[in-house]
Amino acid sequence: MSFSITEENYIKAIFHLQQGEGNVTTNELAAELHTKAASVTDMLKKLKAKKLLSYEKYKGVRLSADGKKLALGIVRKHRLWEYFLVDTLQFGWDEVHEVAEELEHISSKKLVEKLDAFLGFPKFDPHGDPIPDSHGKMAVQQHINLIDLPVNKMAEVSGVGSQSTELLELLKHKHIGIGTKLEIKKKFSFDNSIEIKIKNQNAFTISQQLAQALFVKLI
Amino acid sequence: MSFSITEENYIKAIFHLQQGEGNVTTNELAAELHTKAASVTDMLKKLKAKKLLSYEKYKGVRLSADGKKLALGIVRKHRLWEYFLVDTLQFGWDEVHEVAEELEHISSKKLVEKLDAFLGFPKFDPHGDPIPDSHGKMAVQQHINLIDLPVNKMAEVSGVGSQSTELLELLKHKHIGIGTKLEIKKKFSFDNSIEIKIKNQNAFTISQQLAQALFVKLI
DNA sequence: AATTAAATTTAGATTTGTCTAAAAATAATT
DNA sequence: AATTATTTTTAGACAAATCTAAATTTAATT
Repeated sequence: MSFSITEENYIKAIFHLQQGEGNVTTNELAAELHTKAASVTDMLKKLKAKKLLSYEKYKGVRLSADGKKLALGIVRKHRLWEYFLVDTLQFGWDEVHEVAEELEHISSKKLVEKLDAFLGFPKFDPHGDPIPDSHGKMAVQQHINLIDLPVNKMAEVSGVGSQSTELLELLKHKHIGIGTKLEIKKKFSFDNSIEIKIKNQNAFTISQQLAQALFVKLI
Repeated sequence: MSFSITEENYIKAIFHLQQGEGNVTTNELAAELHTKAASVTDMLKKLKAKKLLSYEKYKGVRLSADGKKLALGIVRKHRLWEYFLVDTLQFGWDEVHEVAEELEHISSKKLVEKLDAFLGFPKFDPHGDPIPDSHGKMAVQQHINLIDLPVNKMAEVSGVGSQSTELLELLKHKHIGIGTKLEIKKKFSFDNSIEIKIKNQNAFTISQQLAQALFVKLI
């Protein structure tokens, strides 16, 4: 079965809103989609008929297994395209969202898989959100590479990529250790170096190699 | 002003059909777009109101300057995406058309320009059709680089890129000269070498450097 | 528990792009 | 030139997605 862009946008919105426990309400959806509650009701009936969600009058909505699968496919495309725009086409990470909103509706299955392979099967998009794989599985976010940390998000060093004395010597000199709280202020695409800021210290730059050797978790 | 996917498809279809002299007829358009003549009439009125074409009842249609500009923009996107799919994502040149039909409607101007730059401002798509530049200008096809010649299209050597003795020595040894008729049987993306076939000879491979030094015209 | 407030649904209208069937205009043929 | 055939347009209807305004249900408050 195939779905319209509008239907896909509803499914995606419900997916993002239902991360908590309870059902997603009509008004929440109307706000998220910049439309009116009456329009939402109409569409929910339609999507229920297509078995993408469970919905009872006045009781809100939740995605079915099929609906979740569809949503994960759209999210996968959205985040892969964002990665492509930033990594391959040198867009700023803050200007890709709207373009990806269009690209996520391109239907070719083969395109998605080829794009994923071309990009090297990235696990996180430029904002640090996990990219679902072709089976819909997402990496758990708690242990991400410092190089994948989005700009201006506070994180805590949670691991190092090797135990080499050379690495540890460098970390000691920079006063970086497990538990150090930092954020990235800027990424330089020329050499993939990044400027980081540790609380109560001046910002300073570290190399791509060092950033790749550090794991952090968002706090 | 912005246009729907349907409107863009009409404009593109008219553009392709009006290459000759006369006006494009309602029935021609209906056939091209797999729709009915009545639907075409409705849309032509709408597009005329938007000043994209000139249309008089029963007399067919032609694009206005604005319409041509829009059409060239769509064709530009279509062919750039085809180039991307083949060159970057390793699609076969025969399986990209439908995907490009979707991608050509992505609206971001910045995306098109960045994509063009990333691809190295290609002049021809994988089928050998010229790609309009950002001003809508297309290269004249009669003198294309051998490396841009599509697979399995007969062409005739029409020029060489340099007059160096080294090049001419090589050409003499391979029995290639101005007027030689050949076609490409295969392109190898690993080193951009190509396998060519000259009438009454066995196929053989030539290097990227040699292919880039040869110009051909389609016959 | 009754009443007010908020959220949700229904009913009916609108826009976009399409269709069928009938009418009108143009082209082809005798 | 008159008739037939073809092409094109009009008229009216339909599906998708939306809206406003009114009705209904649920939640909150006195």
